[in-house]
Parts: sequence; C-alpha cells; structure tokens
Amino acid sequence: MVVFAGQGDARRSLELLWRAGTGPRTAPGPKPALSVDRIVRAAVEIADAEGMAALSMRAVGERLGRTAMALYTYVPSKTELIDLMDDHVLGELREDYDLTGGWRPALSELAHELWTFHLRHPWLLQVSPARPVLGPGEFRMQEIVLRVLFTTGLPAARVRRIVSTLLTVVRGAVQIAAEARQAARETGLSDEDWWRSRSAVLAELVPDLVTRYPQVARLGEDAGPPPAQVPYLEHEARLSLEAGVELLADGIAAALTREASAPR
Amino acid sequence: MVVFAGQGDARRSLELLWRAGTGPRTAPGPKPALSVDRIVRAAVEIADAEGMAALSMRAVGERLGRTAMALYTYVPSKTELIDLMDDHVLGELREDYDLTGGWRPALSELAHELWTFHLRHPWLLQVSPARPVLGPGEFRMQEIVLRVLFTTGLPAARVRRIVSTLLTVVRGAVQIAAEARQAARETGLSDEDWWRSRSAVLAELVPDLVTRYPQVARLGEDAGPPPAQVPYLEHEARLSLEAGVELLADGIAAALTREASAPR
DNA sequence: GTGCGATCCTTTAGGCTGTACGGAGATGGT
DNA sequence: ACCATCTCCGTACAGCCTAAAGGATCGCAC
Repeated sequence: MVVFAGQGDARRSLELLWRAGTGPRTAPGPKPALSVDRIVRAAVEIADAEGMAALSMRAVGERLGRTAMALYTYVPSKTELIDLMDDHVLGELREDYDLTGGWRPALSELAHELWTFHLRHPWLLQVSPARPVLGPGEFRMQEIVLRVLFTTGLPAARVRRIVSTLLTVVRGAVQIAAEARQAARETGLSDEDWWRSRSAVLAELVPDLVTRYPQVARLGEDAGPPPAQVPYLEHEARLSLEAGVELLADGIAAALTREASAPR
Repeated sequence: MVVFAGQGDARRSLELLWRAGTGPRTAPGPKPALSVDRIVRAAVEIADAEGMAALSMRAVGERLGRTAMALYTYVPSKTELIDLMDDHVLGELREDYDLTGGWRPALSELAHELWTFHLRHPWLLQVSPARPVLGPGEFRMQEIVLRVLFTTGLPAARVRRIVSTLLTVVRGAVQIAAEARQAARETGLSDEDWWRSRSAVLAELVPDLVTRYPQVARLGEDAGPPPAQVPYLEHEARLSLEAGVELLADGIAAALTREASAPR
C-alpha cells in the first residue's frame, strides 16, 4: 500500500493538521467522547506494534471502544488519519544538535536520530514522500535538518538536494532493518536461518553459481564478523547507513572545497 | 503493502525462480494452456500500467481469459508471483557499461539506467529489499552493479555498502518521481496545481509561516527555473538523483585517496 | 418545558481482496 | 475401458474501506 497525502478537500485537511477551528464548544448534540488526538495516538500505537498492515479503522475503533464508523466523525478518511499520524510522530524528533564541532559530527548525530526515529515508527516508510503532508510536524522536521545542513555554507539549491539524499539514505537503511524485523516476526525464521535454508537449496539447484556470478562470489568471500546480538540484516543496514552518511559527508566536503576554489 | 520474498516452501520458490524441473511432459491430464511465463508477463503489464494496487489475481486471470483460481495451478500464491515478476523484469537491465573512462562516468551511466528501469516498473519499490528474491535476475543485477564498482579497487566490504547506498539513492529518487506520477493520475492535479491550492490555504491558516520556519523559508527563496516539460516533482527527483550520485562518487573518491595514503 | 436541529455513534450493506475447498472435464498410460 | 492425474472453475469466507440511514443525546430558542 502506498499512501498519498490527503486527496480530499485541501482546506479540511490542512485545518485538521494545524488544528485550526478548535474554539470553545457551543454546538448542540452529545459531547464528543473521542478526539482527533486520541484517535491518532491509538492508531500510532497499533501501527508501531503491528505494522501498517494491521492498521484498520476497525482496529483503531476497537482500541477506543467504538466501531470503525465512529471515527469518521473526527477524521474524513483513513488516508487522512495516516497523514495525521505522520505529522504527529514527527513531533518526537530531537530538535538540537551540537554544532560546536562543525557540521560533520552534527550530521551523523542527526542521521542516527532519524534512524532510531524511523525504526520506532517503521510504517512511516509507507507514507509517500512525494507531495508531503504539509503539517507542523513536517515543517519542524525540515527546519531541524536544514538548521544542521545550512551550517555547511553551501547554497540553498545544493542544500535542498543534500537533504533529500540524506533522508533517502536513512529511509533506505531503515527499510531494510524494519522489514527484516517484520519478516522475522512473520516467518518465525531468523535472517541466518532463512539464508541457511535458502542457500542450501540454491547450491543444489544451481551448482555453478560461483562461476556464473563471479562478482557476487567475490563479495561473499569477506564474510565479516558474525553479528553477535543484533539480527544480521539489521546490523548490515546499520553499517550501510553509517557508510552512506560518511560517503555523503565526504561528498559535501568535496563540494565545499570546489566552492572555495571557484567562488562565484 | 509490503511484500516479502516467498514465505512458503523454500524449495518450491527457488525451483520456480530458476525454472527447475521443466523436463518433457509425460503426465496425464489436460495440457496446460497457460504458463508461468505468460502469467508473469501479464501481471507485469498490469502492474506497469496501473500500479501494484491494481494487481489482483482476478485481474491477471481476466487478462488471460481465466479466473483467478486458475493461476494457482502455476503459482502457489500472489506473493510468489510478485517475486517472479521482480526477478523477471530484472532481466531487462542493460549489462555493459563503458569503463574506459574509469568508474566515475560508468557509475553515473549505471545510475541512470537503474533510474529509467525503476521508473518503467515502479511497483518494484513495493517489493522488500530485505531478504531479496534470490533468483537469476537478482544475481544478474548484483553482478552488473558489482562489475562497475569493483573497478574502483576498493575492498569488497566497502563495495558492498556502496552498492547498497547507490541502490537506496536510486530507489529513493524513483519513489518520489513514480509516486508523483501516480498522485497526478489519481487526483487529476498537476504538482503545481496541488502546491498552489495547498499553499494558498496554508498561508491563510498559518500566517506566520515564514517567521516560524525561517530555514524552510530560506530554502524557498531560490525557486530555481520553472520546470518546462517534466512534471515538477519528477524533475526535482531527477536532480536529486544526480546530486546524490555525485555526492556518492565524491565520497568514493575520498575513500580512494584515504586508502592510497594509508594502505594496509 | 418543549421541541428543533445539530452532533455522536451504530447498524447495515456493497464492492473489493486472497485463497481454501470440492468438483467437472480432459487426457495419457495401463 | 479404466483410472490416476492434471487443468480449471464456482462457491465461500474473512477481511478491508466507507456510503447511507437511523437512533440517541444534547444546547438553545421559544
């Protein structure tokens, strides 16, 4: 499932996101027992614990002692609810990063925060980054990341692409880690067991594997240290993220020296 | 929806992927009118044209003049079918890249090929990269990418992370482009129209936006040239990819000079 | 106090989804 | 001719989102 930011009424969506029009109540009718916030929190709890696939309107309603349809008084659709969830959890992001050591350590600190944040809410990866949510959380997040990256002194256009790349790298790494977790939970097989059973059959079915795919074989030669605690793929993803951020930082440094030698 | 590589019987999955056990037919019963290949091709056509969400067993069956259940004779489940689709289209990837100019131009050529490839089959982004498919297509793809990146001379462990980062960067850029396309198709709104209508309401609802989010405002100042032909987000994603690959290449170069000054 | 009408919530229903199950018809080998 | 086997289909079930309609509850004007 891919989720797009509210396709319905733009005004209604934005009002919900920014909690506009929440003045004092004077209208008739029964008092609302629920609230947008309670619904969003319940939904986030479900998605965090059981994944986006388990997030149904029925499930959210049930958790609040209501039916699915009761939610539609507060939230126009499931899509919109997911937007609200997205923007809500973005409020958790740590705000300040130590810039006294320059942009480089701050960048890797930020990347690490984004990593743990996304791992806490892996369903975020299912929300489309195209046409983003445009709520306070999203703006706050942009603000946080930009505050770090503008200290490089690079021009805005370049910073924009760097932010985009950074978020992509983080999301990619988290995707592997999170989906590895989910796969382990759903199949009951650890990454190692999965690989062992597959590679045994594979070797039998395709005996000439190493000669047919020499580069891949070359990759396999350095196995690296066995992952002790952390599941294999999660560990690998973590290393991949660190490598990615380092590559990114080196790329920024290169851009900076170029900029310095040929300033316009 | 997130799809995992075949959770069923590992042997059956791999046999299907490698088309093992397709000897001459001597069994009784009616001749199969369909084939795994035809089913996979039909499924790919649907997913390419209408997206993963439109890919249902009923739809695939209909396209072949059969019911949904007829497919289950050939393919054990929808998940498995998607794995087969994935591995199948990977066969389209161009194989050879010009390495006479060194790894750098080859890398950007490769990235561009991966970009167009994924744009042609955007549903690939919905297949989990954790626990990959382990079919001939996947191995071929790895082989292709590794052939380019091993020419940097970096050690295998490092190359592995670089490959991972490269694929992540490409997938991230494609995701934005593809989902922007899909959003445009589904909402009937161009990126510009979408942004115009939203930003008007936003300015009204949050009048102090620029003072509250100064960094974001600073980003907005350089609007850049208006995208003439290509839809806005797709254009932006393309630029983001190019920037990402350049950053990556600079990162590799930095790693190379480090390696050269301190070889072990 | 009484009734109007807005609001909250539920029930029902419709159109999707993947796939388990059982059966119908076709076919090759004995 | 028979039978085991294979292809293919109809039915069914559980689950999904949400449109529509009705019941319960309450603030306010009269």
